Amino acid sequence: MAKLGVIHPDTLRQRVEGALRNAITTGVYRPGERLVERELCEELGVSRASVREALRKLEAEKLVNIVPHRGPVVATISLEDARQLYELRSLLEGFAANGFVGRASDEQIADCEAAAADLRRAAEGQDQNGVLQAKARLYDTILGNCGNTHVWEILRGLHSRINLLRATSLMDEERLPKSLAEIDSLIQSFKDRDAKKAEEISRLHVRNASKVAFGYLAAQEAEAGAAKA
Amino acid sequence: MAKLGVIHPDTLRQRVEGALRNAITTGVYRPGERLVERELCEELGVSRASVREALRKLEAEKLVNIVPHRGPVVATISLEDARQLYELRSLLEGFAANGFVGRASDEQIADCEAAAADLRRAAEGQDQNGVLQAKARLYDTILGNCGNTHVWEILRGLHSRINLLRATSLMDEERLPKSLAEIDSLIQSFKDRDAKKAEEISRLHVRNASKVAFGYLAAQEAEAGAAKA
DNA sequence: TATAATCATATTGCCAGACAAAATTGGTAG
DNA sequence: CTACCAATTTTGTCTGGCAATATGATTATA
Repeated sequence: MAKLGVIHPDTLRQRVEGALRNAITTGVYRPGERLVERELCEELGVSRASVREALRKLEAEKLVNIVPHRGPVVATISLEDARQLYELRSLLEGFAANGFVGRASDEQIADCEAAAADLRRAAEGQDQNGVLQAKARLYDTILGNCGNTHVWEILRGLHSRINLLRATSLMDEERLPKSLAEIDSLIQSFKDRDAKKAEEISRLHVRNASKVAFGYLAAQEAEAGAAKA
Repeated sequence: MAKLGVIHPDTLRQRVEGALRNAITTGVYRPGERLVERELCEELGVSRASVREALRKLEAEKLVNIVPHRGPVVATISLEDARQLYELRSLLEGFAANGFVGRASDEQIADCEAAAADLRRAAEGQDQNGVLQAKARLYDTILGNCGNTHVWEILRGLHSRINLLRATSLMDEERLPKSLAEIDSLIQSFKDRDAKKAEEISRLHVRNASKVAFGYLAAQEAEAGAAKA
């Protein structure tokens, strides 16, 4: 099963799009920040046309808001938005897990188990990068075999928007032990071929993550409030 | 509750985007059809830049596929895609109905009831347009008050893609009686404040619609096969 | 002083035209 | 009928420009 991911985006606008998306999701451009077309052009060494086309894509993904005659701004996420996004994510990840259990091969489940093991190892070894990689592998395996391609794409969008909150990376570390336990029981439900349980655990997993995230967000806001006062 | 919908999209590209989206969803441009930039420019009387920006948006919505160096093509939907889209729609509409029951005011529920009554009246009077309008009102009321704005948007996208199948309009008429009954019981579940049941009915409703749609699609395909032979 | 009107500047929205690179088409030779 | 090649079409990208709008500063006014 050779999985050829996205190779070279061969058009310039695709690379621009990728560069901007990357800059936004990694926090180079911060939520609320204004993106001036000219500056982006210089920064990237491309024409306005290319930048503008790329921006339309990001607008559609809701990573940037474009107000007519005022230009693009990196999207901001309100607490209510965050709540809703996590809610949806929970629903869809549960759905995906359920679908996965219903049609995964034993090998695919073994794959998940291996990824989970890698994850634990990386976590114990403080290998931040390894953690991310293992997580991605697990995630890909589940979503790629849940029987519904479109869920994947929607979830990708949800993730990138949730990431705008920037509460997740900090969060991850603290939550890791609990997170690992949850993943173990998820894998167990896979092995038991218990779809309903897999769904439940997935949903719970997301909900727990969201709780921690909201904790950070609240703290963040309190801080901001204190700074102002 | 003044609901100011989208007024006049005040930028040209937004109007172009709307015009193209409209042309695609109403079947002026058919799935698989190639869209040549020049022709679109002439047709719409705008520059290539505007057309291209609009196309990026539609690409993101997956109403058109853009293959590098080959240009935009109206998206086609495979049977498998259709299955998955309906599956998702079922999940999300169920979720929305559940959310609605959980937080709707009595008035909003009464609104639904009124819309359903209008729907029945229009159906009995063969008022095709009235049917669509009442349906839209019902739909808007539920989704607009389900507690999750993002579901709305995702469903909008799913609908427009499913509409590419063009099996729905034909379908609607035949299925109307059954559909009406389903909607009645949905409303009843609202009045009973039975969220779980509302969710179930919604999901079932979509699943039933999908079955009929697939019937048409199969027939369509058989026809195409016969024509080829 | 606070507010309102006015003007200068920055930025977006949109266009025309141009050209290289890639794809499509049509024809020709094998 | 296939394979290759030339002619044409179409996309990808850039440059430069101009009008309309928003932003910010300045001045006038209450």
